[in-house]
Amino acid sequence: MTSTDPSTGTRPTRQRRAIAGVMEAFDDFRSAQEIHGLLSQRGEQVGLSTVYRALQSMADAGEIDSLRTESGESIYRRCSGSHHHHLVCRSCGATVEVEGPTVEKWTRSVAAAYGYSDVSHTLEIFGTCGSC
Amino acid sequence: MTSTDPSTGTRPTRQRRAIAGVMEAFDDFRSAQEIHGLLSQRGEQVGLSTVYRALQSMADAGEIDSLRTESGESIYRRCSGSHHHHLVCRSCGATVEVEGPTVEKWTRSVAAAYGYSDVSHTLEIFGTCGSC
DNA sequence: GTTGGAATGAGAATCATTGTCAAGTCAGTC
DNA sequence: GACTGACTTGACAATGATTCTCATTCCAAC
Ligand SMILES: [Zn+2]
Ligand SMILES: [Zn+2]
Ligand SMILES: [Zn+2]
Ligand SMILES: [Zn+2]
Repeated sequence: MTSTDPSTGTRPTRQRRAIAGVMEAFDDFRSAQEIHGLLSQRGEQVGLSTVYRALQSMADAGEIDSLRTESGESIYRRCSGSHHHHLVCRSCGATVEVEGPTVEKWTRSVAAAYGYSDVSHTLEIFGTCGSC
Repeated sequence: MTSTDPSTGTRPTRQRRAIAGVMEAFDDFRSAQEIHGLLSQRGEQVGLSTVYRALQSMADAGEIDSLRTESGESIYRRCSGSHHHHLVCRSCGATVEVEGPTVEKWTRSVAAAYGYSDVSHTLEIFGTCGSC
C-alpha cells in the first residue's frame, strides 16, 4: 500500500501535520513567514523552506486558499474545497467566502469569445464590514 | 506659474516624456523592466529607477493601469478612463479590456448581502491567447 | 546667473521566495 | 534487525523584482 496522501502526493510527516494543525487554528489569511512564526511559538521546529513547500502543495491540492496582498506577498488560509472568492474587510480582515456561478460563467465566456484558452481568474472584493 | 503636471505632481522631464511615449506605443501589459528595455531600443537612456518611479506615479494618477501577474510582478499598460477589467495573455501580454455590468452588479449585491460598505474589487482573467 | 527644490541614476540594499544538496526519515523487503 | 531506494527536510546560498541612497544634474522662477 502506498504511504503518500493521495490528495497532495506527500507523506504525512511530523512537519506536515504541524503545519496543517496551525492552519486549522486560525481563520485569517496569513503569510508563510507568519505561519512559520506560529509554529515556533507552538514549539514546533519546522524549517522555513518546508513551510513554503507544504503551503504550496496544500494550495495546489486545494486544501487551502492563497492570494496575494497588495504588496505582493502570498497569504494563506484554510478554505472549503470548491472554487470560490473572498469578500474581505479592509480594516479588520474579516473574510467571507463567496461563490458565483454567474461570474464563473461570465469569465469563461469572455475568454472563449476572444479565443483565450487555459483560463484562470482572480477576483477579490474589498469593503468595510458591518462591525467596522 | 507652477511647472509641475497637476495630474501627477511631477515635472515633464525628458525621461518622463520618453516613458509616456513608450506607453503610448503599445497596448499590451508590460513589466517595468520590459519597458526599460523598450526605451533602450529606442535609444532613450533612462535609468531603471526612474522607470519604476514614473510608472508608479502614472498609475497613482490613473493614467495607466497596473496589475500583478500570477508570478507576482507588476505590469503596466495605458488604459481608458472608465472602470474595466482585463483578459491578459500569460505569455505575450496581449490584452483585451472587458466590461461586465453583470459582474459589477454581482459584486455589489454580494457585498451588500453581508453588510459590507465602501466596496471595491479586483478582477483579472489570465489565459493563453490564440496566437500563442 | 543664482538658487533651491525636484529629478535622476548607478549601485547597494531589501526581502519574499526558490534552489541546492547533504543528511535524515520511512516503508517495504530480505 | 539490517538494507534499500525514494521521499523529505533544513541550513544556507541564490534569485530577482523592487526600493533605497545619495551625490550629481536639471530646471523654473526670481
Ligand atoms: Zn471589519
Ligand atoms: Zn471564480
Ligand atoms: Zn499571447
Ligand atoms: Zn469591475
